[in-house]
Amino acid sequence: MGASREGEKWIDWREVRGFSRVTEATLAELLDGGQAFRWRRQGEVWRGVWSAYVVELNVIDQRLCWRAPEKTAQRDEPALHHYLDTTGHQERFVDELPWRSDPHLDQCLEAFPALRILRQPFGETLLGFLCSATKQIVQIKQMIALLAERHGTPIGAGEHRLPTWDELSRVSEKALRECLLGFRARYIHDTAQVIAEQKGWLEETERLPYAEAKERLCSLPGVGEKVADCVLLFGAGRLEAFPVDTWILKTMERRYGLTAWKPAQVARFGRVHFGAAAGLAQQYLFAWERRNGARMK
DNA sequence: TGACAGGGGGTGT
DNA sequence: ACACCCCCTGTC
Repeated sequence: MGASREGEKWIDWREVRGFSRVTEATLAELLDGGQAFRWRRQGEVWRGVWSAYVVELNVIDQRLCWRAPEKTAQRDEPALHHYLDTTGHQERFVDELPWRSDPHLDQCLEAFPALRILRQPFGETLLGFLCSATKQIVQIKQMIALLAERHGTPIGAGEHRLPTWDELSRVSEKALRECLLGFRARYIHDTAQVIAEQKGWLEETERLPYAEAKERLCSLPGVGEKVADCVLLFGAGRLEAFPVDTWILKTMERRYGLTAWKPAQVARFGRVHFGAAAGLAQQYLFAWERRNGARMK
């Protein structure tokens, strides 16, 4: 029986069903590859927080295993399966990707078996990607950690949940700035006012068809097309969303010869070439570049 | 070991 | 095209 640093009892490791062929490299990409910002390594083990859940993951004998505090484990298990989207439908989407005619995509799929898109809470995903402008993953994680510690409520195991948008609406822009947000503090502050003023805004937006949801997200201060697509992809399971940032521009130039294409053109290419799960394809492309691209210039 | 410059997964004007 | 902020990283 594992005891955490905080002295709480944790359950023994259990296998996560529906996640076969997981490697350490895939797990690192899944949890720390730019989808989520609240997973950190503690030795061999990954610890993550979303909503009020605290869970640890590890690859043991080539199987993905999880554990949680004894007190909450029963509640945490279905939440974890939802978060990891273990229903198997993403496997079918992967198979429908054009890997048969696209050798580069084929080698990406081979290199990171079982890489998937997470199903994160919508509001938390919005917060994460409002922090992401011109920031790299380590820095975003730092901002998010400070927001949680200073403005979120404790949830046990020494962790805090992220502040809700309602809670954020009552945090001053100055206090946000002190969480290393820089110019993003104003975006988050103003977005929080908009969301707090309109009850149910987030929930309704999440349920809308892709194009309408994206349009509504883009009406928020600090949210453009890229951030909106990230929120819909990583926070609402819209696998067709294809966020175009400087990395994907470089990748598409390097691997697909799209020299000097503009973001809107690359977005259209992505939708046409990769199809209904373009966002899933993109995650594989990124994983590949991180391992093999080093300096992409 | 410490200082310093350069640049960063975007948005709004 | 450029400002917005300021931390991280690499380098000397």
